[in-house]
Amino acid sequence: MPDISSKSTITLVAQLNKLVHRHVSEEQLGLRWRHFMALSNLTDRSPIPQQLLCESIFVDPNNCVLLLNELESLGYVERTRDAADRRRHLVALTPLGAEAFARAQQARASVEDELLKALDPEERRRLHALLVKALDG
Amino acid sequence: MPDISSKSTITLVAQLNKLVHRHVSEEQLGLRWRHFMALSNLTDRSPIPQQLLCESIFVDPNNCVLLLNELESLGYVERTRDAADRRRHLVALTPLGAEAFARAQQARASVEDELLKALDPEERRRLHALLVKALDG
DNA sequence: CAGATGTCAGCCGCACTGATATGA
DNA sequence: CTCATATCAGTGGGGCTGACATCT
Repeated sequence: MPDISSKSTITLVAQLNKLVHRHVSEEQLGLRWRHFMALSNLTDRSPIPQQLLCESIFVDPNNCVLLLNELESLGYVERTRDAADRRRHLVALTPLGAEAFARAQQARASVEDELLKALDPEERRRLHALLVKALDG
Repeated sequence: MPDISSKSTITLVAQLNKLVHRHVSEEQLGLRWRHFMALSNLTDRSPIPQQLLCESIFVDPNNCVLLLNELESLGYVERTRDAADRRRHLVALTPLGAEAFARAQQARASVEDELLKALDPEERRRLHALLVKALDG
């Protein structure tokens, strides 16, 4: 097996992300991974302008429309016109969406525990902190 | 902006990976990101059984065939039958492939520096070490 | 024969570009 | 009229399943 430590950091991130996608099955989560990512952001802040939500989850605005169409048809979010600027849409998490997200969190924690099983709690905390700091920049 | 620190670690990994894909353009690298990933592994160990290479870069065997077709037509790798077991293929990095990878490393380093600009050298080293440890498990 | 490896065709989820409609 | 926002159609790369050929 090739020496993994010789790889660059962004290469390692890409590989770890592939493992995430392999392990996160829709049956376990109860919803798709992209939907989970969107609901995760809405849990922090709802309602939120549609454009801002797209930026938060790093989905381009065109694709974001389709994503929200899916979430809305599932009853997980609601889009309403912004009265102050009727071009804008406000996206709000519904109780049903909050429930779905809460249930999915269990599966998410399980997958995360499996993928990071080589790290002790302190190392996991540090990894999390470093990722947060990198993404804040 | 939603509080990023409330997100799970694998969510952060997925988001950082999206930024990687956005920043790593083919013009800068001189080759595609998937090709870069493959060459990265071949730099560590060449020649290598095709199946082992696929596992190393977390690409399923079917997709790996297409990837190697592309790399072979570019002249970056060579596939030869394994004399000991004629079902197997050995994949070897060519001098041309090594050159392309070396050139791409500059662009890769530039992108990595941009994405991790919020982290100091010591933090980057720790992030790298933690990712290595997680992926080894 | 069964089992392993590699190859290819096909489907599907996903990201982007371009064009259009509506409102500020 | 301009600019911004949202929407949708079309395109292309990427990941998977299934069928097939070759070899052990």
